[in-house]
Amino acid sequence: MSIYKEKKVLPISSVVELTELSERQIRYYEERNLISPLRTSGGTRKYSFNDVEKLIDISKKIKEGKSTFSIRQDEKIKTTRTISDSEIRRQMLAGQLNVTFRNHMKK
Amino acid sequence: MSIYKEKKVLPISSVVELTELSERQIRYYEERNLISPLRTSGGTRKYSFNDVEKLIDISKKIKEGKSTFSIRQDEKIKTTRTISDSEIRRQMLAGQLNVTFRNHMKK
DNA sequence: CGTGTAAGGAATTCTGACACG
DNA sequence: CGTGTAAGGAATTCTGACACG
Repeated sequence: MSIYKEKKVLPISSVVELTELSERQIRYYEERNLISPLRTSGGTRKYSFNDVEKLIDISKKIKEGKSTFSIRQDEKIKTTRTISDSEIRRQMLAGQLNVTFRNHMKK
Repeated sequence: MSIYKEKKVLPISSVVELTELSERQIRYYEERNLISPLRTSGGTRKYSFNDVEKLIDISKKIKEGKSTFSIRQDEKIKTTRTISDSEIRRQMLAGQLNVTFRNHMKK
């Protein structure tokens, strides 16, 4: 069933049909790192149904006035939120949270 | 979920990848009425995941030595079997089973 | 920033035919 | 019958750019 959802097999024309977005919009959202279609050896893009769902979601947010940048940020937060406490500790030790901490300390 | 399975959105290249059949084979099975992809205004074929499953099934039967004709017949029987008694009665009244009956009567 | 469009080229797909068996 | 292949053309997709705002 959902083995299909992740398969990168749809040409951009089918995605246009399914999302009601233009090719330009679809390629632009990719440029802004909101989706990542697969490329064939010839350079043709192939999308998954999951990409289609993401695009429909992106489309709604854009209509609500959100920027592609903020949409991208929201994505990152969702991903970040799922990391465990131990992972957070590891990242702190790795110095990746230092900047944030320093800014907080500076009052 | 399974709304995707019926959507005719896959280009033949993706079907080749998913079924491991050649374009020639896929088009030939269509010629033998085993599958019916959709055609875009430009003439390009678009398949569904359901078509892909059918093709994998067809492929297995061919390997078992079955002919495209017999595979087509099996399909028809499956379809016929699912009609209800009332539908059979309706078809009899409509004269669609007359030929079959006449042949039986002729002993 | 987000999207439309014209431009030219490259990749993809299509059909009809010949071949083999 | 089922499948491979070379051939030529048509449809599809791609990139980079200019435009508007």
